[in-house]
Amino acid sequence: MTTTSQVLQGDCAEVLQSFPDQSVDLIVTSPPYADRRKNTYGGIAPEKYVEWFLPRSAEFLRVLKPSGSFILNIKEKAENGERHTYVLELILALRQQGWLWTEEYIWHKRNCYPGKWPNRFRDAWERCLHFTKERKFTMNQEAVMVPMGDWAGSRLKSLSKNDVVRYDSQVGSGFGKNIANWLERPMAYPTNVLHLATECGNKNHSAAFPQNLPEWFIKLLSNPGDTVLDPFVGSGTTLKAAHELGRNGIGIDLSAEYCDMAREAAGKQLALMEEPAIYGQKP
Amino acid sequence: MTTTSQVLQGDCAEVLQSFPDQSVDLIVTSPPYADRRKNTYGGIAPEKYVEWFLPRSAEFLRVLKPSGSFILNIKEKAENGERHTYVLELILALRQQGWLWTEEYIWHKRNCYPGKWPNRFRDAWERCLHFTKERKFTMNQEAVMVPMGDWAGSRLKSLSKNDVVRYDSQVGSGFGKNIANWLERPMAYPTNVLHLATECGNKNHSAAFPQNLPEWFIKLLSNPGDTVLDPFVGSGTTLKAAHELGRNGIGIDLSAEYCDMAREAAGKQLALMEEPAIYGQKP
DNA sequence: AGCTCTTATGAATCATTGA
DNA sequence: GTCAATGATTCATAAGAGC
Repeated sequence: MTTTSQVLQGDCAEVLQSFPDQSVDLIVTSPPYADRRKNTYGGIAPEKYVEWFLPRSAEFLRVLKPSGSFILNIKEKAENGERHTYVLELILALRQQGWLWTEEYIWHKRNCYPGKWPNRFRDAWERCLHFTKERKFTMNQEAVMVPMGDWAGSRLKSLSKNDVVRYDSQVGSGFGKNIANWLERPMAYPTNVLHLATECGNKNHSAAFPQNLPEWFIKLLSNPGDTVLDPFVGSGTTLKAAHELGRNGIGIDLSAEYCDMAREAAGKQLALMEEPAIYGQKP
Repeated sequence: MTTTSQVLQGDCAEVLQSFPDQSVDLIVTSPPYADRRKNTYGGIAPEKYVEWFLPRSAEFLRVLKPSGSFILNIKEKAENGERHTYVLELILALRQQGWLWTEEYIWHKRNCYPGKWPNRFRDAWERCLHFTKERKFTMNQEAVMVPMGDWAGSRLKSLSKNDVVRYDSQVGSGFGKNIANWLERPMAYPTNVLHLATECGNKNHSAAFPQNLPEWFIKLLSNPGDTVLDPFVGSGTTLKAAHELGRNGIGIDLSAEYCDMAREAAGKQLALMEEPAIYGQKP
């Protein structure tokens, strides 16, 4: 099976208008978060975030197939000592728009950004909001079952400090046999809490969820050969994940720089397909 | 220092009216969750949940000291394939009422209830919403620093299967030294994600967050000798935690049975103090 | 004692059945 | 139809039995 990846430059509110209805199987994106300071695409004021988002999500709703899903990775900022409410308001507004708020997954960031404040601890989680058009939708639960390594890891986690010390002194005394037993247990279904480390490589961009995150949702909520859209593609993590999993990818970004990075991330074959080949130009 | 615990039977909306303003340092509670079916106290319809809650939280706001905090443990249900929005609406309504939505902590339930459905994984987290009256409030971050044993455990959890296998084969090759290094690291501040197992003992009640949960917030958000209120005290976990940490406890519950359980949980001295001693009766 | 295995069960959710 | 009750699903713990 051959798959394609495309990166289109522009505002997704406009670019998507050239897409036919029900042409995308899955949308996974991490939109620019609200920010009071900047006046650019990535700096929408919190009070205007819902208003800014809705015309775009209307296009998402139109181009998504009935069996499709929309995964929105987002987290409200704290400002002036308080959490903003624009994400809550966005969820309510999206339901008004016709989306079903199917689930809220928690991405637990194991190695979150360090910091210390008098009234707040480090923020170690983000929302992954799952919206659908219908109550029945594509979901391949077996594709994301937790492999045995993770399970053994969680068993190791439950060891007390004494166990660790004993392990250290009585090397190979039979403890290893136990581990072997654990490794033979069957796979288990995950929960709605995802434990993923943030990427710590020397990337050029600041945002960027770890590739594990879009991978997990792509495996779960689409089939090989399907089309995955990221309307705020940024550095292209979603496209890279889609490509590696045998899905067609479409990325959109306002920034030409990000579009270049996304093309790079998704593979060299993109150089030949910068213009929309499947969906045609705007009329 | 001597501390007292009281359990008062009745609806907290009425019972709290006899409390003076600004007489409580911390409120930690897990209210009855919305339920469409039952018509009892524990079965408020989701559509009426906010309306039901607001008069009660108005009393919470009145009796709480300016430096105090209100911790609300809650999670919306899924019904008909979709998450309810009443918790989101409640957050917005509480802000309208004058509360500051300071933070949202995630309680990650490591051993959540089993189950399998075509469109949903097991629900492994609940919200712990943190509301305050002022931007500056009592917060003892040092009181909840993560001890070394836990930290080492979480490092072990991150080991990959290969690491375990390597450990198993190359016994004592230097891997143990790494563990020793981990064990000598200083204490670390936690994040806003709490990893606690649900209690699994043979308890008589269904509700009940684990005692670790109120303990953590009581240590963080109050001082010894302070007064902690749980207006939906249930089986008394909050009172037990408060008592063991040297805080005065006040519990309220509509159910006489739960009041008895709460008195039992907080200690035998309660038998002498079932009636309000400090705050007096309603006029 | 200590390790291993078994068993019970917990703020769940959905589809189906029946009133 | 609408609403209430029941069965099926299935994992992390603790408690207890057995060796």
